[in-house]
Amino acid sequence: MLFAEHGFDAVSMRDITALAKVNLASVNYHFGSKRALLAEVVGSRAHLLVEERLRLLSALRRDKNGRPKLEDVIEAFLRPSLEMSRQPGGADHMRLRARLGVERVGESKAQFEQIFDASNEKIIDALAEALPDHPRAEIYWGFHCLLGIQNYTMANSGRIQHLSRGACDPTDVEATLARIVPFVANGFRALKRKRAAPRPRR
Amino acid sequence: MLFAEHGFDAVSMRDITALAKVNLASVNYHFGSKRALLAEVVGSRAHLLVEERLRLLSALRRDKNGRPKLEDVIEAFLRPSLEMSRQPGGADHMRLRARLGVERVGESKAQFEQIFDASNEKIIDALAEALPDHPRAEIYWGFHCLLGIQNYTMANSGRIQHLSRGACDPTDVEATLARIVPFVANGFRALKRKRAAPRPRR
DNA sequence: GTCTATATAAGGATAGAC
DNA sequence: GTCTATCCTTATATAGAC
Repeated sequence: MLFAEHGFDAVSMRDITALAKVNLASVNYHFGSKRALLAEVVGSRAHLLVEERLRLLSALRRDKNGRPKLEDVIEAFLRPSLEMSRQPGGADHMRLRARLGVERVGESKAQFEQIFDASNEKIIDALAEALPDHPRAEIYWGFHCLLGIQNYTMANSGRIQHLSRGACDPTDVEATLARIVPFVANGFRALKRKRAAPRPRR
Repeated sequence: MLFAEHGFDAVSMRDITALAKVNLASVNYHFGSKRALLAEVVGSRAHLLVEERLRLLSALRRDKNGRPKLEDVIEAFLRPSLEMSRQPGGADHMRLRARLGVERVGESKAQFEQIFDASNEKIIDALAEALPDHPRAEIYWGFHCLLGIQNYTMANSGRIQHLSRGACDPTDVEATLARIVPFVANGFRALKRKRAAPRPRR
């Protein structure tokens, strides 16, 4: 479909169809409802993303112990997300996904779980391989941080461009990877052993 | 106001007023519009958050060179956010803010800039003090990552609870700080010098 | 299959009684 | 100041002609 270019939620079907120059009724004819359209357009792209991640994962270089390099695993996770934002319509798709990822309502949640769970578990396994001395729980904590950074970057709120007066631009894929990958890798390494909880301050 | 307990956007004023047991018309009488209500309820709490951050910032311990410890700065930024989620209605407020932070529309953006810009710049200055050898731009990149982790934690998407089968719970404030603070601190330390951009893979 | 016209519902805001 | 009743707009979805 031509108008699969779009990815909006807070936007009406009238906006979508006007921009895509298709008739309002044809959407319901083909998809049945707005939510179904959303699921279709989000899902189709998300599947491509997952495939690319799995491809990069399976191509990971291994050291003599058969372990992947931590940085490579993180890049395999992040690069497909960030590169998708460069494709036509991709930036909107990413922003939409970042927003839907926050929703508590189960509608798109179930869809995301179905699409992403399997590959996310593979990523987590690869992270655990790269960090053989880390407790599994700490891998999850690190992955939580990685998800947060990924989502915020995809959302492109413009906040850091504003604060840095343009010195820092998260829409530049290579510049972003060059910072986030080492940041996250080093962050993971800090989780090797549980730290004592910081003392509450009064 | 009693119904300042809530923090919703995708929710109607009828829902809000029904839950708060106040009359629908009284909201417009007191606030003028739904957006004004949103701005008021979000803003009042956000100001408290900023005040608490500034309080912690000004109380930072300093080493003999007058530099704060990196971990302390990060905690001064994060702790007020996370602790607010334990107050009544605070979790909803946090989730709402996480959502609004993603919106591109300038309406709440301008408000957030007005509320948060000054204290964020102070945090960034403190980070730069704690990391005297880092280029300023790299401090911004690290702050971007910190913002992302904070937002995602506040949003409480439930994703990591699901993936970890409950082993990891970001609503536990102390457990979360015990992971995020060292993760972010070590992440910042990885940004000391610019890395070469990772080679694109095909 | 694609269009116009419309049914139906929901939400924000307000008028006006009390 | 607070309530009820209502206006007006907008949105999804569909019926039915072509």
